[in-house]
Amino acid sequence: MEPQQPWDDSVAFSLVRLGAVAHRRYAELLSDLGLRPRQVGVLEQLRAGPMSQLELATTLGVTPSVVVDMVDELERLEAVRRVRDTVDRRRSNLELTDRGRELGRSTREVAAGLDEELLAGIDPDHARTLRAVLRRMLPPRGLRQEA
Amino acid sequence: MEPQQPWDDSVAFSLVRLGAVAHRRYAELLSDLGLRPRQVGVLEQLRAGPMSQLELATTLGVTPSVVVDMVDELERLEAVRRVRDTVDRRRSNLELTDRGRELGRSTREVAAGLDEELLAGIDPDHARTLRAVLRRMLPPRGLRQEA
DNA sequence: TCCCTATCGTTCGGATGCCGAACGATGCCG
DNA sequence: CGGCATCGTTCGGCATCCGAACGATAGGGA
Repeated sequence: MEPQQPWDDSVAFSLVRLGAVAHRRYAELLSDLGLRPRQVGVLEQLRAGPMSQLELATTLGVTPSVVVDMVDELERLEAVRRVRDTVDRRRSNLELTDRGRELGRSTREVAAGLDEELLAGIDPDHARTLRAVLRRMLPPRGLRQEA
Repeated sequence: MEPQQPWDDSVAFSLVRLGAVAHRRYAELLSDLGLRPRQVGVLEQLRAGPMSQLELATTLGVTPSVVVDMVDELERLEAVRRVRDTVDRRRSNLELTDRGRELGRSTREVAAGLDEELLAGIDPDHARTLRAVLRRMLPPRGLRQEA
């Protein structure tokens, strides 16, 4: 029975704490653009092309009802458009507008700036390792295996 | 104008995402003990000795009303005791019970297990670097500078 | 001694973010 | 045509946090 490390020393703790810090800070920076963190996922996903709301929901790992709210706000900002699918009129294909693409660019600048904030005073070699390791630890996007 | 990295490639994104993942998983593991993640902070802080609820609030970075709920549940689990300060009867000094110390040990085991889960397949050298870098990035506990 | 004010814990209402059930509109297939 | 599935939407609920207000208690000055 070795001496136990306090919870503070666990990687899990650091991730939970830093995740919360990064989220709060990101939300703060995004508010200048009139965006919330969760909208960024929408803008990112739509870069590859139009997508139905249900596809978006599964990709982002949220329920369809959450997508409704996210898209409502983005439509109010004229960043995305809901376009009824002509062949299956139940589907709304979401399209990025020019404004949406511009907002997307801004969010990526914000993210880059936040990375600089977070990595200030971190050895560049370590920062590279960090980036790589975090990517490896991240479960593949959009796969929500429930119990 | 260099090509912008998508949000997915930012350290901030990885931290937010992994933080959420770790939090969910930690909550899941803790539920076997009848605990929530936020209670663990209380158990950890009280290891050093008794503490008033207000001290705990500032240390954990939450409002006093949140502490009330956290302590209510921990008292129901008989993990902590509220002891009226005899010299200043407004204060409740929170004390860890034996059951509380035992629960604390269990939570540290859970955290260690979660770390193993999260670091599975990660090079041990990289894992060490990760731990060190995350600790450095973490802002000092209990310092909530508001605007 | 007696107020006046500050502090501690508590209660309550509100904001936020997410889920799940139910429902209308629409599509599909026998 | 009729029954069933699917998409988007609405609604209520749950969890977590905050901030305002309040009672109990403390402390200092007239």
